Amino acid sequence: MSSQKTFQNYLQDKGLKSTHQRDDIVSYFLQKSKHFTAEELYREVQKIDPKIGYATVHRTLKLLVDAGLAAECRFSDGITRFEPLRKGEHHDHLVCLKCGKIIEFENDKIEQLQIKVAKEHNFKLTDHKCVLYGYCSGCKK
Amino acid sequence: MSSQKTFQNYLQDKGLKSTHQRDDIVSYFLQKSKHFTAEELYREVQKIDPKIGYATVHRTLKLLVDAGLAAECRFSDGITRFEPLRKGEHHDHLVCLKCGKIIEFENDKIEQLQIKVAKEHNFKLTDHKCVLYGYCSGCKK
DNA sequence: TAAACAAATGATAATGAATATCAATATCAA
DNA sequence: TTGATATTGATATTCATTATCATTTGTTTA
Repeated sequence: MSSQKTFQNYLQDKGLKSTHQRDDIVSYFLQKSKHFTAEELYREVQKIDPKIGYATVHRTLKLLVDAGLAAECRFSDGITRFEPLRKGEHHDHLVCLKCGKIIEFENDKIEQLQIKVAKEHNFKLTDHKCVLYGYCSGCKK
Repeated sequence: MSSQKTFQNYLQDKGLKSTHQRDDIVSYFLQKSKHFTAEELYREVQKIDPKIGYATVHRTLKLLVDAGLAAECRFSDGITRFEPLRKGEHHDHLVCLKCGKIIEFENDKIEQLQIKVAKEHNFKLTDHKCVLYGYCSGCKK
């Protein structure tokens, strides 16, 4: 099932309505490959629909998170970023403290150990985040 | 070396001054065993020194982080929390999405894998955070 | 199809944590 | 003790996010 369809189903399940604003925001959102702020997405969506409001972008991003299609990331600069969450995919982040570069990585062993830890503490795991901070190859000198 | 002493050395190295406000805040800070917000620490310190300002608590917490004595944690509620960082100790967190309970855990294997990942990406690692979200034993029913 | 109801929108106000400002005060080396 | 400079506390400011609300829009039902 496409992500568009997943979102439509989500709206219907919740008794929410389908609007062209939401469609526009979601379609821009799904094209994204990197992290972005609500502000950035707002500016992009504005290009094709200048009447769209900032609050609507925020609201729609919350819906996407709730629908399981977006992930919210907070690194140490205090700004919330979003990214599309593709099915079965999970990655974590390396963040450069100097230039702010964000690199994604996947590591199954870490994931499995996390599941094990959750079990040991009798937790039902729903999500996890792993962020490594440091200096990238260009900045570490 | 005691943490108090470490902080004094840090101040001296940076050409900063030792004040009774900083001493009070640091001594309360060091007694803490759990996570706390700047606001919480402010209220506690107020009890023994009602003239102490909110900004000073914030400023001192930043110094403690910079001195390597405190860690800043941001979970998904958007509020910054702090915790004392004892030498050689590192732990990560399990956060209950329902009751907000925060459980600490340590896992050397995860730590080692993180170091390996950083190396693979040619990063000089300075810090890392791993947060698992889910429902605790009491809330998962 | 039209009316009726509920949800969504956009503009803007409000919120709240974190930071900046600044005059007054405290620290500390000489 | 003094002079240079950092610090303080009160408060203003910032900025992302959220709430408010009158109006518009989507959906359901008759």
